[in-house]
Amino acid sequence: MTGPAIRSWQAVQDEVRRRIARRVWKPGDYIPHEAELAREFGCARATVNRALRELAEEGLLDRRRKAGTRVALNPVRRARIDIQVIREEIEAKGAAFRHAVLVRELRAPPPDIRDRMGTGAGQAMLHLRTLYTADGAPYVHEDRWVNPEAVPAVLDETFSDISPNEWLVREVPFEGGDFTFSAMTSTPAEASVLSCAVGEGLFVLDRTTWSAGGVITSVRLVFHPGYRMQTEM
Amino acid sequence: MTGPAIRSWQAVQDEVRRRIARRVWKPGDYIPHEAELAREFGCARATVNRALRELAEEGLLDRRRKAGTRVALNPVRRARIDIQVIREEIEAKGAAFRHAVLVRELRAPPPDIRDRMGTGAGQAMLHLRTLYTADGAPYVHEDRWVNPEAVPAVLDETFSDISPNEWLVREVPFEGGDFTFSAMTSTPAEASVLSCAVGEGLFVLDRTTWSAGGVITSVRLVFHPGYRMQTEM
DNA sequence: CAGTGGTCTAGACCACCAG
DNA sequence: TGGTGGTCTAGACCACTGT
Repeated sequence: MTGPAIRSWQAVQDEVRRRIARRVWKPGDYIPHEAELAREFGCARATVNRALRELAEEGLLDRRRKAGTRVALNPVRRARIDIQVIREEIEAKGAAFRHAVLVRELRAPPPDIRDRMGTGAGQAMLHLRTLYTADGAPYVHEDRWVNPEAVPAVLDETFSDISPNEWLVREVPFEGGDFTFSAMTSTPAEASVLSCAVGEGLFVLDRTTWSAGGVITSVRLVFHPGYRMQTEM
Repeated sequence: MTGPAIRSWQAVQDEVRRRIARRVWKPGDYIPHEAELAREFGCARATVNRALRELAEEGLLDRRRKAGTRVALNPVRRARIDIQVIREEIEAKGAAFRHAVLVRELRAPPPDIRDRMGTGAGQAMLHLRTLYTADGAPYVHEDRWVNPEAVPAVLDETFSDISPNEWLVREVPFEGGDFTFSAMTSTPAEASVLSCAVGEGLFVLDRTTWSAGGVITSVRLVFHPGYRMQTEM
């Protein structure tokens, strides 16, 4: 232990980050093993472990049993994106939230939706198209398919008071999902719903969620022009 | 302890997830405190703590000292996006990677870039425009500004053998950054570089990174039409 | 096989904050 | 001010994997 003790896991993490940033430990280098760092810092190995484990999860370190810990060569940076309920996202900007259900029908989905949900060909789903507005301006257009086998109660809901987005988050527990971010060129139909020009670039989020009971819902959100999704690291 | 012991933190986490999914614990409910869960599961409190801490980080639980732990009402879902070096992203798809530097000049950046980087008006930066291709097809167009004060070595690099993206990741340690995902409509200039039609929706990633030494670089990546960024939860 | 990280434990003290 | 989560410790055993 050369300097003052570094006893909290955050202090350890900061110190390790600093050494990597200052090239004391260079990309590809092995760093001392946990027990040795614990001795140097004057703390328990568990403390070092927690600090290093999180750095490994961030992609800054590569850790392998027996081999040891090394500074990652090409660090994979992990951006975390918080996806909250649309109403809260809009209200957080200080705007007035409203939603309007444009389409509500029970029918068999097109093939691409069947693919994504992994459901049978003839199976009917609840199809909902909803426009969410911020201070009256179109914010996002939601095109959603809900599996009534996984969520029978959805058939009794009119979604006049609560949006499909919020109702599902509140009422239906889900265990997993996948997200795809992309861009699309606005079609005349999208342009009309979002009150924008045809041929504008629009930000798109596709999401499919499931639980133990099977696939719950598959949804495409098409955002208004200029929408940005931000995150920090 | 009613059933068999649940001794690993993952088993504890799974069990808690199950109880939330099955509505044993409903949104808004307080769940038993750590010590009680440890007794029920037959494990140490630290084990329960690790399981619950991660669930709280995911946004599934709300934890506060003294108040206790409750199931989140409107869970904020966190999608994690891995941002790797472009070369690796392309080679992971089994395609051949190449890059070509289109522009390399030292000059003062436009106001919007100055804003993002928080640098002075007259300060010159290295401006680089680079096209990355996969099997010869345009993949992403990178428009980058590098701060030579933070990275003096950048002025000696021609980027013929290694791309600006990879060089910076390898050579320059950075401590933080922010990301913005959005969509744009392809201008004639972008369309020409990316070999796509004018007016197509394109996926855009803006990133600014810094370290203790100050702002390092600000970059805009404009991806080819049809690009998707995926993640799972 | 042996060295390293991964995890668990029992206990302790501290920090925060709702009542 | 007491109850709860947040953290640290010293030690132990296990799991994986390079050699």
